[in-house]
Amino acid sequence: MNASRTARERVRAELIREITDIARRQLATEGAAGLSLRAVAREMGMVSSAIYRYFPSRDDLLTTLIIDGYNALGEAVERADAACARDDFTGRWLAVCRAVRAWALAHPHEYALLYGSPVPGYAAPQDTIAPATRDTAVFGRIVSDAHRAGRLTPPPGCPPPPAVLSQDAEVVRSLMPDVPDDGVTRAIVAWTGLFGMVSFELFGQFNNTITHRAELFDHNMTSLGRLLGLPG
Amino acid sequence: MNASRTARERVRAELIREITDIARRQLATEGAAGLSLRAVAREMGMVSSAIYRYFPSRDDLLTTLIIDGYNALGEAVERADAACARDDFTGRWLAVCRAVRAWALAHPHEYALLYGSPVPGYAAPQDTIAPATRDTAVFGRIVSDAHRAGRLTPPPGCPPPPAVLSQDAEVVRSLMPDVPDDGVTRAIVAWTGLFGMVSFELFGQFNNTITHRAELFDHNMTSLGRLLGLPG
DNA sequence: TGTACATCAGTGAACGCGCGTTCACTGATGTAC
DNA sequence: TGTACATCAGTGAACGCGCGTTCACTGATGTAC
Repeated sequence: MNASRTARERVRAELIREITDIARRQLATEGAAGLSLRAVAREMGMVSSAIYRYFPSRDDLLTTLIIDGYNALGEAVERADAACARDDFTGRWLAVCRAVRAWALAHPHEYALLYGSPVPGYAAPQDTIAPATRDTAVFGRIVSDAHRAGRLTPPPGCPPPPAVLSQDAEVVRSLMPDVPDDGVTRAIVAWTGLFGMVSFELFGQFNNTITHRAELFDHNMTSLGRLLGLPG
Repeated sequence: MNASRTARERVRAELIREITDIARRQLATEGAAGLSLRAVAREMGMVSSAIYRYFPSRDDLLTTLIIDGYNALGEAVERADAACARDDFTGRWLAVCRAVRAWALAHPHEYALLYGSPVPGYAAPQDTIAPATRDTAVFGRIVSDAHRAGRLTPPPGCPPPPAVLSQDAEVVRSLMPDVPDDGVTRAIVAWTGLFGMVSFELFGQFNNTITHRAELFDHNMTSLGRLLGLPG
């Protein structure tokens, strides 16, 4: 029967979800290196070998967590962007920045998994590439929209982009169609600047130093927005 | 006798150095989580418990590596800065950027230890704070020197710094005396932007995307230098 | 200068722990006639 | 509708591994008289 077949499949899907939820929670407390199939099984009330019915190996579980993480961050960024007026490019940029920071602060270990040091001995498979660009795609759309609306004006005195860039950065370029080379490079500055700031805050570089982090963050992102060429 | 006493001490110091060297090499291949006293002892040709004559615990060894790392990076940055004409502020900034990137590429795992995700279960003790600011101190001096020479001119349209900053960021501020608030915030943008760029490159965000990394890096650091207010 | 004693480096065995993964198995759930 | 068979989930034991840390010990190196 079809209904009962999906019944079994539904239980299976639910268990997979439960496993990843527990794994995510363990990630949050122990970090990626401390994620263990045995601990997950223990918390599930299962024997450790039972997990292998659902994930062929620890690395596969980790891959799932990474993909889920990219998607969660990407979705948060998409939502933040969608809540802004389409032609408020500066507002959209700031909203995206804040969404990244908020998500990172709420899920520090997941953020570390995506943007921190690589997990030793783990090589990310191809499946992670597409979700990894989900947040960047939103950013690229903002830049592209602003440029097409004629609102992306390079600040005076900007250095010309390196000549080699024209054959480089195809992925980035494809995310922001029509944007000229100098816009692409400034976008990369802004984007890496955003993550530099978030990583500094999350990884402890601001400890004992900066306390008004939200304010400084907003200010710095605004500065980067100006450098990018968005209207003040 | 005094000479023989120092003889024993000299052997001891040499062994400590040998242990940290091996540990550093293991860090380079396994990452921080994979650093193990037993493996170090094995490579030393010692029994594992013998290490405890030199380091009271694994965390202590890790702390030593972190401090050494900060000092090595700091020294590289100091050397790069010292090789420039004192009044070539833009050149000094770029030299510092390149030194950070070069050191990070040469010592990826050590860089990850300093600026990547925190090692789970490890809390950095007070001793790491001073060496951690060594590179930043060089940068602060450049900014301060440029400002005192009247060569730190904010680009037009820069947003005013948040009011709360005046009571914040004491450590950062103390590294760049006399620099006004808006200069301090722009310095933070530039500094976090530098590490954001290096981390993206090192942690794999540029994989399958950007190939001419040195060129793009130089360009982006130049842009950040302009944003900071350094002369073009 | 020689001897008794204290200090220190390194040994080897052990404790207790956790891990990923495999494998033969028991039962339950679904499928086909 | 009922029965024979196939699929699948979960069990329990085991393999082989590595880890940090402790502890009583042997010898060698230094120190004090």
